[in-house]
Amino acid sequence: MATEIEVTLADGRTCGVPEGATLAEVLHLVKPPKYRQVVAAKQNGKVVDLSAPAQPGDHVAFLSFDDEEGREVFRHSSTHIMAHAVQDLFAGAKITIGPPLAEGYYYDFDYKRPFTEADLEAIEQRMQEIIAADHPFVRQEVPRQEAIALFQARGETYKVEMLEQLAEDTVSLYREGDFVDLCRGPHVRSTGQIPAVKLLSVAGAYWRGDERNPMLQRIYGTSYPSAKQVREHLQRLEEAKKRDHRLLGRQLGLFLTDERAGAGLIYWLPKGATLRKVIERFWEDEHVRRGYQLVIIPHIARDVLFRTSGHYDYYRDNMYVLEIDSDEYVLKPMNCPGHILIYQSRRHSYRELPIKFAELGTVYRYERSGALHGMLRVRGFTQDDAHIFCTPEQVHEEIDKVLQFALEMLRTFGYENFQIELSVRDPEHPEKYAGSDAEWLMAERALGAGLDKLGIPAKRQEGEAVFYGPKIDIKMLDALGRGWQGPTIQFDFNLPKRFNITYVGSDSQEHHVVMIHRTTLGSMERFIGGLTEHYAGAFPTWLAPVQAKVLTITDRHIPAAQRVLDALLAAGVRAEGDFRNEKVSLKVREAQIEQVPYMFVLGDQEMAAGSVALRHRRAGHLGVFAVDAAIARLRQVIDCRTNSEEVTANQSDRT
RNA sequence: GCCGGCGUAGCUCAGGGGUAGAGCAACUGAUUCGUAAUCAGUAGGUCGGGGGUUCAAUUCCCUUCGCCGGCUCCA
Repeated sequence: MATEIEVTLADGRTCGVPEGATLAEVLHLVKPPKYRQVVAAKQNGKVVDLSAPAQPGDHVAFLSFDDEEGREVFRHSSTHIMAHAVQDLFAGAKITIGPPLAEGYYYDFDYKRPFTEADLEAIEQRMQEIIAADHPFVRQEVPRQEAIALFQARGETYKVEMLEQLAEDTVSLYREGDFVDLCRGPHVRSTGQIPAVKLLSVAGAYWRGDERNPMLQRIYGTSYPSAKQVREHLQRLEEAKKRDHRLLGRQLGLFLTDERAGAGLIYWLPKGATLRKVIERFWEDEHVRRGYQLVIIPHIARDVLFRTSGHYDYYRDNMYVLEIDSDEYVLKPMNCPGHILIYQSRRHSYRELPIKFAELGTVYRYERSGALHGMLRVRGFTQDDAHIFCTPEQVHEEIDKVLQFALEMLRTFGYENFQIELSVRDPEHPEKYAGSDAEWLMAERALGAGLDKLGIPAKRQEGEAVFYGPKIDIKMLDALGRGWQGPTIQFDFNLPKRFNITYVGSDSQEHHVVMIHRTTLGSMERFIGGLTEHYAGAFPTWLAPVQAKVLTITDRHIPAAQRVLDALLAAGVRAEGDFRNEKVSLKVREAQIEQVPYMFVLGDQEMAAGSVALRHRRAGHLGVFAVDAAIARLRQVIDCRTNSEEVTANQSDRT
């Protein structure tokens, strides 16, 4: 009998196993629930193969698809199976890299021709065969030189390139069947552990993401422990497609683009413009309330302005340059230089600071044609921009206010979950940055302290700051859990010096201001595009382009319905009448499809009683109300800017 | 910009070397109806633009514009 060693399991139990036993053997000894689905293990905090040997005193946790780390292993193994299938079917296809993603995986191949949809089906078929063969994944550690020789012999030039750049002397290979890949691992036990795979799309991708490198073929796929979960995944994709703002934008009449106008330029249709105006008015009111001053600047400026700012040198490729009277002008790609001119229209005392200029400022930036995407990535867009000019002493308070303001704005629009990133400078290379050590220290501290007060965890990203100052980016997570770039708060140590933006301090001396750029929504285009998807087109009542529709049962109800419509309009409700000679069911259906929150239905009974039958797009029939009561109820729902679909009349104002 | 796909009626889509079809929408008429589609009829397209091959191009080729999926980048 071999000596026993003891390992501790995730639930705190200890377990004696024979010396030299693998974690797979430990697993079989312990047989936790669903042990067949265990794909890997966490050994003293490190994710490893189940074939790894147990060591005395180990802390062992078993991982399955339900654990994030287990899922990564699962998807990573899936990508090997895909690469295996591709090489079986397409001789000469070279393997490169194939990582797991949040919802699936991809693998990049170099092949003489692009893969087609039909190829994907064949590859998927072949994957099923590899899965059915249930090849074990075998880890092998070899000297780097030996691995180079192996991949050279197989013609895998990308793998050789990767190996030549690795520092390690020993590297790990994973084999399953006759497929071998350079890989850190770990992997599932055998190909049979991945029962359900689905390939989704092919796309070009540069080797190492660099456009000077060869274009590879990237195949995207996903995989799950069951076919049912794959089906659900595909259903989620369908669901997301229905929410696509480009689709909803057309269906709901929000915006259009037209090739006669040019790519990436948004035309706001009446309904979209209404939605945008409601948001803009709210935005302006909230800014004025908080001491911002609204300003307006022209859309073009002489090149000098953008040469002074430095944009002309650093940002030239993204700027539209015009010639007017043999002078060069640029279409503004940023609002800041304009706001600086306004600040500099007179001298400012420290007593006046902070000065905060806000503007829904439209900017134009050249974006490569392939980057354009609906309203989310365009060439002309309106930033909800503001610039804060303040003293170093005021920085903390201003940052706190801005952060709080930004989150209040987002919560108003129904975003409750955020990812916050704090980008600070790379401490190794202080020379890359504008601004002094003291300035950076002050700014990074203010941003960090502001975040701490909010109690929302932020991801600190060393070296991710732009050269002119540290910043906070807030990503909001929508109803489907997708992230949208929202507010950004950026310090700028560059422009105050370039423009010599100063204030007169209590010492009568001129000092450079501290300048903070910030947006709360990002841009109107991107924000409303994202918002459309977030609400799936069913905007809350305060935002809905049409808040109520008055529906008649027959023509004889038109005069009464017209009076109700007039009353709604007089109460400031965005209402429309549908007095056509059609069945109510048709009118209801169309109003539902248009996502109109409230329907006021009038028939004989209502006409006689001076009432309306109230219907809500989700809650359905709400009952019969006196006209005034129904309007008052609607008014209250609008005024409280609620995100919930139907509220009781006494719900209090949340803002 | 690059790789791949796509562009046919307002929308969704079918078709295909011999100059085009469906559903919905629109329009006209009938119907006057109680909460997600009443019935019938009519009209609608230089098949994204330009060039080429061909007796003949919407179909094949080239080019250009736009859109989609990615790479890259960002509000």
